[in-house]
Amino acid sequence: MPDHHRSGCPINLALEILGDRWSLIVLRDMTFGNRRHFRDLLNHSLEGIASNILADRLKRLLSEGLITKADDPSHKQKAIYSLAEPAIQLIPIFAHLGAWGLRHRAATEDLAIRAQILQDGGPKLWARFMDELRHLHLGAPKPKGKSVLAELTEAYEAVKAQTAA
Amino acid sequence: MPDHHRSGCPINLALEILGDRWSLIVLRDMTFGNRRHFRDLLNHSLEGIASNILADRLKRLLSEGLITKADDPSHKQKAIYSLAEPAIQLIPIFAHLGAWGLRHRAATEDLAIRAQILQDGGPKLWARFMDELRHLHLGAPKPKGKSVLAELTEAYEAVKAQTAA
DNA sequence: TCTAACTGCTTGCAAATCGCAACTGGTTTC
DNA sequence: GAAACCAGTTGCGATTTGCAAGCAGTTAGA
Repeated sequence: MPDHHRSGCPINLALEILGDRWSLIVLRDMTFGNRRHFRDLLNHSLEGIASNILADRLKRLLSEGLITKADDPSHKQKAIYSLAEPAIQLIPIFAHLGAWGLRHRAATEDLAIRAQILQDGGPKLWARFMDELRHLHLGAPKPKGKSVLAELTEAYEAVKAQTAA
Repeated sequence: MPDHHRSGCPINLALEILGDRWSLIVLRDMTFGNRRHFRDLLNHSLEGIASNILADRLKRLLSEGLITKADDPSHKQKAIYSLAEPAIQLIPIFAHLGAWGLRHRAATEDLAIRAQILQDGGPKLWARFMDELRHLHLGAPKPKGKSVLAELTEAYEAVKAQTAA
């Protein structure tokens, strides 16, 4: 990551942080998979991220203020990674990116369901999800109503079980 | 670009095409700068793309079906690149990415105005813009009303002239 | 208490990609 | 006829990637 900017264009500035093959994947797993530990991100990575790449990306996202890192009180060696507000505000981008992938590439059925729900839910669902993430990652008060994350996860598990059968 | 997919996740599939430092920059210039020729993309590139990288990305976007290439009848050597429908459907992503960059990074004032207009206009403006792009790139009938591209370009030129003074 | 598994990384290395600069063969303009 | 312009290509050093192995310490179970 260069320390100077290629241009002051807002799209370029966003891409200078997010425009690579792994950064958004890591954030996706933290967001939708609620993975908060290094090993968790490493071992459950669908795309098989390498440990050195993961370490590098976490360091970068940390220094750019998209995530934060804290000690896990339950384990001396564990670190908890949390989404910061800028990362939470990527939800609409994830939703559109998922919808685009769904429409224009051949997604597998089980992995498609969450993108579908997110697309159907629209900005109102995204806002609810963002509030939930602020609770989970930033310590904001727990929002009322059914958990969006649980809804997404349950739908995914259901389709996975169904397609496996 | 690997010929196999890392996973069937729609977000990952989108990132396998768009997740690098240049692809979206090239598409942005074609979309918002209406640049359709190689030299045009090369010489007016704000970020200074290299010719070999540009050639590679155009080839890739072509093979992935995001853009098309045609001879320019006015000049034997000129090729006209056009956005295909999948690329036109990236408009909401550009809008959100710009809005995110605007909010979380330090964009320069002149380059910020288009992202601002796109954000304020919301999905209805995006849809109008997409219809306009279908006219400009796919030969669809010209939509009625004021051109969104002209609106964006004029606003940009105005702010640029103003900040230069 | 011993041991195996787990913790967040780091290191070494080969391969791929990037970025820069120069260059190519052809076309068009003046 | 010369200069500018056209879409790229080529060569090369520097950076980044991906893979495998390893590390110092911590924890859980027998």
